[in-house]
Order: sequence, then C-alpha cells, then structure tokens
Amino acid sequence: MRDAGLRPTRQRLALGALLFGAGDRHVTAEELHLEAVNAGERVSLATVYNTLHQFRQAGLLRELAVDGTRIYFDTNTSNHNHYFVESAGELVDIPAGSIRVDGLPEPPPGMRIAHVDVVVRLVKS
Amino acid sequence: MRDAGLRPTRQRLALGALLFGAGDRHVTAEELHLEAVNAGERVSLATVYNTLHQFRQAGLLRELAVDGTRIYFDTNTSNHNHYFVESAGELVDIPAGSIRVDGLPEPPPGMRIAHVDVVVRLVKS
DNA sequence: ATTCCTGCAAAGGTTTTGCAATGGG
DNA sequence: CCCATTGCAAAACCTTTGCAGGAAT
Repeated sequence: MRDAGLRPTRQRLALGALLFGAGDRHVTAEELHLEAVNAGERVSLATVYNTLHQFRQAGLLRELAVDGTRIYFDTNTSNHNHYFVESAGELVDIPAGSIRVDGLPEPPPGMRIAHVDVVVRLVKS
Repeated sequence: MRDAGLRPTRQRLALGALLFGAGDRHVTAEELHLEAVNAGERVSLATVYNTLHQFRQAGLLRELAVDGTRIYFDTNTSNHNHYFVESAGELVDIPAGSIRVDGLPEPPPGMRIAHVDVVVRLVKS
C-alpha cells in the first residue's frame, strides 16, 4: 500500500482486508460500504469511493462497466472475462484462457488498445 | 412503427428520422434530445427516454453498457462489436466478422447466453 | 370517445465534491 | 506539526416516475 503512495489508514486497511482477504470478488461501492459497516468498521461511503478509485489507480482493482448504472470493481486484475446475470446484477468470472478473441483489427492511428472486455450476458432459460 | 404497436406520433417520427436517417449511429438519450431540439423539434427528454426504450423493445435499437454511468443506443442491431474511446466517450463499430470469439464455456445450469458483448477500449498512444 | 402519449417537475439511484475536522508520518 | 485523508452533507448526474393535459385512432 505504501508502494502506491497511499497511507495505510484504518479505513483503507479494513477495506483492503475485505477486498483481498477472500478470493476473487466483484463489488460495487455500496456493497463494500455495507459490508464494512456490518463488520463494525466506521467508514463513510465517500471514503469507500475514494479508496476504490485509489486502489484501481494503483492497479489493485479493475473497473467493470457492465450495466450502465453501476460501477463494479474486480479484485482479479489478470486477463479474464465475465458472465453477467442481469436479473440478479451478479458478475461471475470466466476463467482466463477459456475464451479466445481473434481477429482484432488494427486500432485507428494514434490509438492503442488498453483492454478488451468480453461480457457474456446470461438470462434464465 | 405500427408493427411494433407504437402510434406514429410527431415525436417518434422525428426521433426515428434522426436515428435511422443517416447510417449507423451511437447515441445517448441526452445527445439525441439535444439534436432534436437543435433541429427545431419540440420533444422532451422524458419522451426521448421513452422512445429509445420502446424502439429497443421493438428490436430497432440495441442498448450498450460501456462506461458504467451512461447508456448508449446503437442503431446497428446486427452482430458486431465496438471500440470505445474513453477520453471522448466515443463509440465506433468494429465490422462484424473481423473479431472471432472462441471457446465460450457452457453457461451455468438454468441459464442461457443472451448476448456476448466485446468492447475494445482505446487510449491515445 | 377511448386509449395511448407527451411534457413537466419531482423523485430516484449512484457517484462526486467542498470543506472542516481528524490522524498518520 | 504538517499534509494527506476522512466524513458529512450537498450537489451533480443520469434516468425514471406520476399525473394532468394533449394527440392519435
């Protein structure tokens, strides 16, 4: 955390423990805030937003835009893709390697590819 | 339009003309509203939202969730993918067929794949 | 005449901001 | 002691909703 130029404050440590203490996670700011409060942490929603963005800038989280109204953060920053169940607002990892994307055209001049996001939308059948 | 069970009102006709009169487009509700007003149409933002959703339900538009805070509508409903330039909030079609996605795993039981969205995020280089 | 549609303004949900107070280093 | 960080409340945004008036069939 110091490596990222962030002071290890009580709030950041608590949020970091929740985020990285139990495998790969997908959370919204509000979900994480609720979890922290339920765990007895005193932390404001504004600080949760700040912290999530700081962690993302530090490369600890990836931001996912998947439903147009919420922002999800993913603790797994490696190359992988997602299922999204719209009815539940639920995100699930698809293991890296199982999906292969071929045939990407050259990006327009002056641009480079930052990332390729693949979202597989699921509905009940 | 009647086929979709929608009355051809002045507002819907005007928005339809803007959307489908000039090739493939990607718009947000606010952009389309501004365009309509600039073209001298009297139409409210609420009606633009209503109309976009009705057109989407009728299969005339596809909804794209690409930046977590806005909803884009795409007049091209065929199978294709997108570049997204975050700095400009700009969406560009990638021709169908140039990208191939392989190796999709089986969806979880009781679920089926509604759609696969591929977004190639571009940054200035 | 009936039913659907529109517009306005208000409400809703999520995210950001301003600024005084707090607390790491 | 500094200055980054926090918390609160307000504001900013985008989107949806309620309902009265208006338009289409």
